[in-house]
Amino acid sequence: METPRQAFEAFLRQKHLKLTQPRLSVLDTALAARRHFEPEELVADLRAKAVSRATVYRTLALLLESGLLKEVIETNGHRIYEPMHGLPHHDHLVCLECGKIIEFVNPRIEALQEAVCRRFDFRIVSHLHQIMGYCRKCQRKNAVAPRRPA
Amino acid sequence: METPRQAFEAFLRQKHLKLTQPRLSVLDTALAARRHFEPEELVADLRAKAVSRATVYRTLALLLESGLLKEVIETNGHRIYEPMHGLPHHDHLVCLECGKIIEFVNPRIEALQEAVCRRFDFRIVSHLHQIMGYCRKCQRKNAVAPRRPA
DNA sequence: TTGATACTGAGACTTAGTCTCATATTCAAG
DNA sequence: CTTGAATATGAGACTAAGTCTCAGTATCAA
Ligand SMILES: [Mn+2]
Ligand SMILES: [Mn+2]
Ligand SMILES: [Zn+2]
Ligand SMILES: [Zn+2]
Repeated sequence: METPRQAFEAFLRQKHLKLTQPRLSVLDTALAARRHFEPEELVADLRAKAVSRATVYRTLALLLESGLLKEVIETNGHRIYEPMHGLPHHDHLVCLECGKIIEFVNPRIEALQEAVCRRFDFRIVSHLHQIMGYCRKCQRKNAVAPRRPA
Repeated sequence: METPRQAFEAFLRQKHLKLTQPRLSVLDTALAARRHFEPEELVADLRAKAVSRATVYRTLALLLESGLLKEVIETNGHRIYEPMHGLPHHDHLVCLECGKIIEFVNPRIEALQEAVCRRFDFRIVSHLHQIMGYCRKCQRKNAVAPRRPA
């Protein structure tokens, strides 16, 4: 099976792009990153390796295009990405209090979604399905009923 | 039945906030706006009425909190809102070419979603379900098969 | 080895949104 | 009505995320 590195090399070659040291640093850091991350975290991590913000974003775009990375959540103007080491597609529950992200897979939802698109003659490319609310732990912490102003 | 204006007045009063002229302008413009709009469009429309950007955003927050408006889409760092004149909940198909937005209602998806949350003991507050792709018209225009680089 | 091509970092720029603060409005009490 | 405490306002400074430009640098196919 193809490693991410090999996949990236193939992608670059096929587009006549060059395999540079900064690009490799971005690849490594992005794949090593914790499962869900924001671009600016990458920028921060890569400053240590002297990779500029511009190059981080430029490479991020390539990693998206090549499918090695996916944009999976948008909250409050923040985009969150995750590596796609051949992971199966999934969607997300996002805790509004602690930011915890729970992944779920639901083929029946996916199927219904496709049916909707068929009905509208819409050619689906991707989707974003995120559910916002409170995780178990955060429900506990705020256990009292929703308070109203005094 | 309560008009949006009445609902807003009640909301403000109940929070000891004042019913000001700028706030009314924002309310009117937001509700008159075309169905899906971005905050900056509102800002532009309201400059004519001498309402400042700051006030537009501040009022937008109030309209969200009071439920008169809802944030319904996030694409590419742009937030899109729509008025909720007691409209039923729905989700969106977004055309990547022309920006067209198609609304759909699917109770079975909603039900499955709730089941997922129950399984994870997650208290759902809201969700974002948007499907990106190409609308019928835009599929026609680019009728040739997905091209690969020469 | 080499030169055309592509890539780089620095930092200027953009865009969306937030914040501060001195002044202006609102509205409940009198 | 008047009045003044509470709240709201606009101007414009500020921030954060991201994009763009450009002069110098690295890559790689020949
Ligand atoms: Mn995930
Ligand atoms: Mn809608
Ligand atoms: Zn939580
Ligand atoms: Zn379209």
